[in-house]
Amino acid sequence: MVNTVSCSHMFSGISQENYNRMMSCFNSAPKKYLAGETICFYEPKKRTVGIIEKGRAVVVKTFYSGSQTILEQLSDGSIFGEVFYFHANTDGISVIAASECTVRFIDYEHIMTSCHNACQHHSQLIQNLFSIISCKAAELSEHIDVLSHRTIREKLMAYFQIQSSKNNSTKFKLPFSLSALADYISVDRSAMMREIKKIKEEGYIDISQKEVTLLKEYIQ
Amino acid sequence: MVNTVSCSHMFSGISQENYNRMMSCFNSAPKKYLAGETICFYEPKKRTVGIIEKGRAVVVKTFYSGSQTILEQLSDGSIFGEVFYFHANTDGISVIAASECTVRFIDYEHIMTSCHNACQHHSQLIQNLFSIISCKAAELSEHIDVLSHRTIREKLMAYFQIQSSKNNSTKFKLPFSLSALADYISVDRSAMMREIKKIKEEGYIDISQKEVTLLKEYIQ
DNA sequence: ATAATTCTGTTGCATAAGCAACAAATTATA
DNA sequence: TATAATTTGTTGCTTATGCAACAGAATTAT
Repeated sequence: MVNTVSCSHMFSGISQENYNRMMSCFNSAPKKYLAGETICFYEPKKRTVGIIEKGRAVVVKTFYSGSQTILEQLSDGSIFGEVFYFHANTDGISVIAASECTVRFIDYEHIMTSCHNACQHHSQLIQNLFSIISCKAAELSEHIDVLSHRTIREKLMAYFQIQSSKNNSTKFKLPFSLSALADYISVDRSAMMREIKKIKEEGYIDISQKEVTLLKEYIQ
Repeated sequence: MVNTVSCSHMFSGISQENYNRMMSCFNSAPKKYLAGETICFYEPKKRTVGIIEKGRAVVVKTFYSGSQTILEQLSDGSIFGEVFYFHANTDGISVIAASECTVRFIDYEHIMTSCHNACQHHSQLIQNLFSIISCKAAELSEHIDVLSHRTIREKLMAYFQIQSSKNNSTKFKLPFSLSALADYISVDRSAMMREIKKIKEEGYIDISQKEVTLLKEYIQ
């Protein structure tokens, strides 16, 4: 399951000048990684916040079997770290560069504890962090809303309705493939396809490729 | 579904003396409510943090049909508010006193924006708030872990395993009724009962009333 | 351009799980 | 203590859904 984190930016409301000033205050130098390189492994008690200044990376879970799942996709301005991963178990979680990357690491405690050098925008940073975490929590909550429906049809319609209201339109584009959607709503893909076909035939939705249109009200 | 929030306390690490000082800084006077009284309604843009200083209360969702669900149970030291409820839709959400209650309200922005009166423990408060939100997010994440299994059996075993590891024991007590459990894992209660019976017969668990014991390893 | 991989669409089959309906046990309330 | 309300435990019936297995379309990699 891929979480596309659109949430607010860690440094929104903070100028480039102040950003640089903060980074020196946080004592954080940029590090470079080549595509494919491991940026870090998640560890139980570590509380380092990472920032992708430039490039793309992925947070992946590697299972004992060797198979991998992408937990999150990161790009310019994305943040990552144990603090944003709400599981006790960090086994097999790592961050891998998908392209050449410039990354900063900041000590979480340093962000939280108010700064002796009195960075003026510290409070702004904390507020941003808060809204990022709240946004992640909202995504989890949304996911639960979908998963807590009993049938495939109800899960699908719940998901579609959320997407629709997010786009302020009955027409929207799925943010990922149908296979990934089946994964997200935790059902068998073939069974989901069968159900989509039915919902389509019954005139509730129209769907071709990734373009979905809600046609009539669905009351669960 | 009831979320029992055990998370850390809003004012842990802050003395009674400093607590009082902060409250006067926050300009927050205690308010009293009788059992059954409505403490507040959740509103979309409101960002007020409530603290139950004494007593018990519940966060409830009232549906158009008139039926209600308890979203959260609050007791001494619990906090509540729109900030901790990660849905866009706040319709029909209210906080009701379950017993006589003393409640404080604090402006969220005042907590987040660093204090001009320079309360020394402001940073501690922010850290506590962070850990509360993270804890809530972890609970959501845990819920998803359970819900994303396909079968009732898998959901049950996932749930039991989480409880077991939380208690550091193969023996633990369910925090709510079996009906509520069916609700939590989002399956039909009778079907869940049938499955519990089977799992029991096959020797995976032992369960009587709310006491559960994991007997042998279950590999999904 | 070609090969390889992933995604989409479909079907038969077996069964897990939803629904309804009931009685007994337990817990809450008057 | 009596009564109400909720929870637990059970069953028959039906069907939705998981699983396996396949072929063609669409991407992505070489």
